[in-house]
Amino acid sequence: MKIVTIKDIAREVGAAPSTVSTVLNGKAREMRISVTMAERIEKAAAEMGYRPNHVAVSLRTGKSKVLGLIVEDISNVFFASLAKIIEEEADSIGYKVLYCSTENNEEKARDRIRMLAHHQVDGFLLTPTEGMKQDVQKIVAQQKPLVLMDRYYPGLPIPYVLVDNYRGVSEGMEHLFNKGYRKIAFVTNDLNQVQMVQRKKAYEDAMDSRKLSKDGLLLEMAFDIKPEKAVTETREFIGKLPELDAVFFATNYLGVYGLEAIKALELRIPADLAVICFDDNDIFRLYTPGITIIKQPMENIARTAMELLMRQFDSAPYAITDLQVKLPATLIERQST
Amino acid sequence: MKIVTIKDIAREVGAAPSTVSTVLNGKAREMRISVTMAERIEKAAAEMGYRPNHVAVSLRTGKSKVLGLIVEDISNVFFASLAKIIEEEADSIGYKVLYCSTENNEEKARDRIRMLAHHQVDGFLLTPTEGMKQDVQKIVAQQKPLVLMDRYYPGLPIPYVLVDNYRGVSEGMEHLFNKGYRKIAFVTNDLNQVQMVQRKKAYEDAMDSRKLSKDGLLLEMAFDIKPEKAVTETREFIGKLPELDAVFFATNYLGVYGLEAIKALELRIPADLAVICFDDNDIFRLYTPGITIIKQPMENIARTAMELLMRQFDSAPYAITDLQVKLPATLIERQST
DNA sequence: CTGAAAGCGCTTACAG
DNA sequence: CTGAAAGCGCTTACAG
Repeated sequence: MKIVTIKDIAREVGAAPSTVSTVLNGKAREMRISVTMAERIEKAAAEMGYRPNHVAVSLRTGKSKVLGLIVEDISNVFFASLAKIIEEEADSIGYKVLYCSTENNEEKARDRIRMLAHHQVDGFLLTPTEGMKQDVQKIVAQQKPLVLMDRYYPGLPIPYVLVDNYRGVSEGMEHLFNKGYRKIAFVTNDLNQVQMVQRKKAYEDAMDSRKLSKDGLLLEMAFDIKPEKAVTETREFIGKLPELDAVFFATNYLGVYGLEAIKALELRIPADLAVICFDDNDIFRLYTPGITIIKQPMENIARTAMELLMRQFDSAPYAITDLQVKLPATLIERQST
Repeated sequence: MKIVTIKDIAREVGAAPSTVSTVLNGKAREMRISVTMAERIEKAAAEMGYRPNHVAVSLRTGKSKVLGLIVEDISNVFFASLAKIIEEEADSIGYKVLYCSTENNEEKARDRIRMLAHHQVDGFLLTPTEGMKQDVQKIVAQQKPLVLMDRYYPGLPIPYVLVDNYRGVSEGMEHLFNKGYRKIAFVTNDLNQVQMVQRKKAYEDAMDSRKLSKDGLLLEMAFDIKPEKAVTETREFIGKLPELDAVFFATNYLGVYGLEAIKALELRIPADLAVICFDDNDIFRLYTPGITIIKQPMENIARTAMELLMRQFDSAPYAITDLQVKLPATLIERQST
């Protein structure tokens, strides 16, 4: 099975490689190649099983038609569903995507971003970490298209798309207040990521604005806590707060573990205890009908990210602020089945 | 920010591009380049911020150092965790990976496999569908390294790694028998994939060997069933079987939905009802202590797949049967906390 | 010990 | 309307 090249076809039909290239790129009309020649070339290419070597095209044109995706952990549903939609969108415009996970490991993150650059990706989609900041800025300075997702560097002129975390939590708190809840606990992790900081701030501001005490209502767990440990900690935490009206979980993950803890305390906790998580998934749907969810619009994030990337591919000028998007979260109140 | 090439470095230090290449590839000793020259080159490369253009290397060497990963749906935890480990393993030997989802869509699958070929991937890792068979065979015929995961084409000389589904279910059934259960139901989907067929066969053989009736004990649901519908169907199914001892779910997904149905029927069903799923995850851990799980060793599958791929990269000869691996599943009996 | 040359497969001005 | 030539950035025999 010899690999067929453009030269082979040229030899076969008695034309120059350049003519073959022109025809195979659909520029026959444009370049006014004779219809007979064009047809002979098309036919030969099909018969000989010609497959373009994309690497050669990349080297010559400087466009690899490959995007680089860097997330914290591709096996996490949040990022996996991002990856899914990004691949679909990329595919629809002829791009493929290389992915990497960083595990929140700064060194790894820097290495990955560089490897992707070596592979000449045409654009970057990433959930940044603090340690990537330098490299990200360098990429932007080089005019390489790039979009941050889920997180961002406040103040820097870098394109991003994320959910409006502050507003999402604010609306969630308002929702709980409207249901008459006042003693509301907040469970978060100890990661200092912007989005986590903003969620916490929104909770604090909401409580403050109603002049409600937050004393002892905040639980911060290690970001890499084991499920069993998370359940125990949450259980102890809730157990100490007998008058609790609601618990607001700042992440989906904590919510899942938190629910188990709440279940374990079922007898002690008022039936109208409410839980809000910053995500949605089958677990909530199936095991906690009635729960209130602040949902990140994943599809929307992914599609918007691709859109912002494409915008940078265009030569049309744009204002950086047009490339910084905060999407609203969706508040869903699940009904019991 | 001009892109620095090997030529620029050569000009800078007054050497030939070939010398620079040799040094930067760590072959200075081998080619007996003078230490002074080597050092000057290394220094200049670092100072000028030289980054190898991988596309050029690929074209020249014929090795892209990129693998192609095709799964049914990257957003599914099963495949996402495969993807995670594969990326880690690939990274450790200097490879990147391009991924695609097929959605079980044959046309899409064929398109993806071809696109990856155009991108000159050095090897393929994929969860095959029936419609990819032709393309897969062509790739193997071209001596391109390839490994099938999770599924395979029985009888064809193609490398694969998957869990021994028949044996896994057999052991699970044996486990249930040992607990004294006799009336055991089996819930599966209507997809005709090899692995599903084998799981069902193992269930049937187990029941037959004990001369137990399977009448009305088999539930086959549409593979793309909506969660709500799955719960309803499972509930009705179990509701009609009052003497039931256990339910064996053939997939993790069905298990999750099935558990909800079982919960809804809790009062009617004997306390020692057992459930076996062909997977493990946090949901089970948290919501169904005591459940018995037949776990697919994901890590092992992914690592083995990479190993089999590497084996093909080597020039050492191998027997095709060495590249066809069935891994044992792990039987886990979860304890209540 | 080091450099000049060819070539990977393609595309794109350029010349006729 | 079509072909010859240059070149993308690199590596690898080959020659000295």
